Amino acid sequence: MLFARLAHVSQEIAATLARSRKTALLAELFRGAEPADVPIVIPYLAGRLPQGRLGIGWKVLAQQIPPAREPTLTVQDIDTRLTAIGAATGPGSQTERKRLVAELLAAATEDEQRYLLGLLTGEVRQGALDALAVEGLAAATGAPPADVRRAVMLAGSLQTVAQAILTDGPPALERFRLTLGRSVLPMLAHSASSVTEAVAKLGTCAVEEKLDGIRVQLHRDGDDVRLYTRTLDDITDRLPELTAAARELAGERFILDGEVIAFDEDGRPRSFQEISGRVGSRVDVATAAGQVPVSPVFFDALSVDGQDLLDLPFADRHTELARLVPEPMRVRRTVVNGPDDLPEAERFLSDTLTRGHEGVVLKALDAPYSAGRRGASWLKVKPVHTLDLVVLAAEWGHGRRTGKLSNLHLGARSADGSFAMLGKTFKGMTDAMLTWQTERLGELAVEDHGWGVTVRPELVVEIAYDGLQRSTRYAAGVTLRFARVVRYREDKSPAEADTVETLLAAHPEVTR
DNA sequence: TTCCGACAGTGGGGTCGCAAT
DNA sequence: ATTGCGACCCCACTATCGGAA
Repeated sequence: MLFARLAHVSQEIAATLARSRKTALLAELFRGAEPADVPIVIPYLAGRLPQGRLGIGWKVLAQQIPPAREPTLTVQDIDTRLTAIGAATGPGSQTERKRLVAELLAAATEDEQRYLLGLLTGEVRQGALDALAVEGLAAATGAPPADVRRAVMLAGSLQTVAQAILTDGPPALERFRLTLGRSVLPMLAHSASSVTEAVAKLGTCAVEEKLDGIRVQLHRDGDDVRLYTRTLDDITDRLPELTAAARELAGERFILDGEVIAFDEDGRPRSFQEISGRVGSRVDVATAAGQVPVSPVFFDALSVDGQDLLDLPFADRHTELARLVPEPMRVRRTVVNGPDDLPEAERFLSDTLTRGHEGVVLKALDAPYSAGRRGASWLKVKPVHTLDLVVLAAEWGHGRRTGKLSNLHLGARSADGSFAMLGKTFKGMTDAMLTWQTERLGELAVEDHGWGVTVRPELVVEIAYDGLQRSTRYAAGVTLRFARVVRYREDKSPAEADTVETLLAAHPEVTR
């Protein structure tokens, strides 16, 4: 198949609003794909590369290459070349990758170049990714979408399922079962603004600690232990403590879901930054493990002794978990019986925060494990802090925000009357706010930099954030975690904005 | 008819490892 | 030895479509 055909369909999908029509376009293409093209075409149309990331970013792609006149590249050509690019490592590899990318772009037409750049940066912006590719696959083969979706979650891979179903038809879906050693997409949680709101939605539910670490899925099959992250990267070798812990447990064959965290000498949980650094260390694991030993804390069991627990109610899965995993290695929890039990839920949240953790997750006791989905049956609640900060600059947006000032640079007052930048945010704005702030900041602009404008520090904005973290990027030495706009405060002057001093005082643990 | 679940898009900061300087 | 880039951790929020209620 010619790559140009994919580029064309992708453009058509991008130009279509109705999801049903996008699905139909995908299905039509899938039906016509040669078997050999399938493992390439499916990920491309889901906006990804079959090779995963190739070590190519904006820097390599910044080069302007004159496009080819006529489309000649097949999807196989593209795949072969990209594989070669990904294989380049060692000294000189960056130059080599850049050369190979230039060569590839030169062979592509303008439309093909645009699509290729989208694939390489992971920003195809066609309004259809994995979920619609699944719908399209179902439509192309006549299989029920829910069955295809489930197979993808269990396989942890869209193209594996696509290949099977396009070759052998819908019965092939039965081959995808929960298997020890094969990672499953983890279940995710929605946010709720309070414990009250969450309990009102869930009724009787478990309230569990939310730990600020790295999500892990642990598989043990006899002596073989495997460990996966949220995106199913295999990190077994980086955390030997987890393999040891898995072998201590009473069972031989199981899949557990949990979080990896670390504690300091006083038994307080270490910061996310420290845990992240530990889990990211893969060269000298022994030294890293000596400095920041980690502990697993499990909260769910997906499989025990060869029995698939995914469809069991959470209450039953937890019973299995408790049989297998001793209490210190399980997440702390309490169970509340609906709104009458709110005080217990609030007490548990308050206790959890006192012990230095992030918040709580409330889980419906009757819900199955919805692999890969952000189910409504898990609701996380974290305390939110707010500040009044001053806009120092704003960057031009991309995609649907093109032409709008989008990403705000945020400053707090310093003792000397100047403003110290604490970070940026593009979150929380409605379209109306984007329009308004583009105009207002335009009036306040003192200099246009191309990337955006710096402004007179006069506009006050209320910012919500989850906490402070250490920073080497910003002069104050700290930055806001997950900053987002709540509302503009035109009633406030910059002199009334919060100060760096009060901010640091509010989070003493960060600079201690 | 209205409501709400699921998706895609729009980017944030930190950390590590590696290649280039 | 230092710097810059890319991958991958953590993530919040809004707009939109289309099925559920």
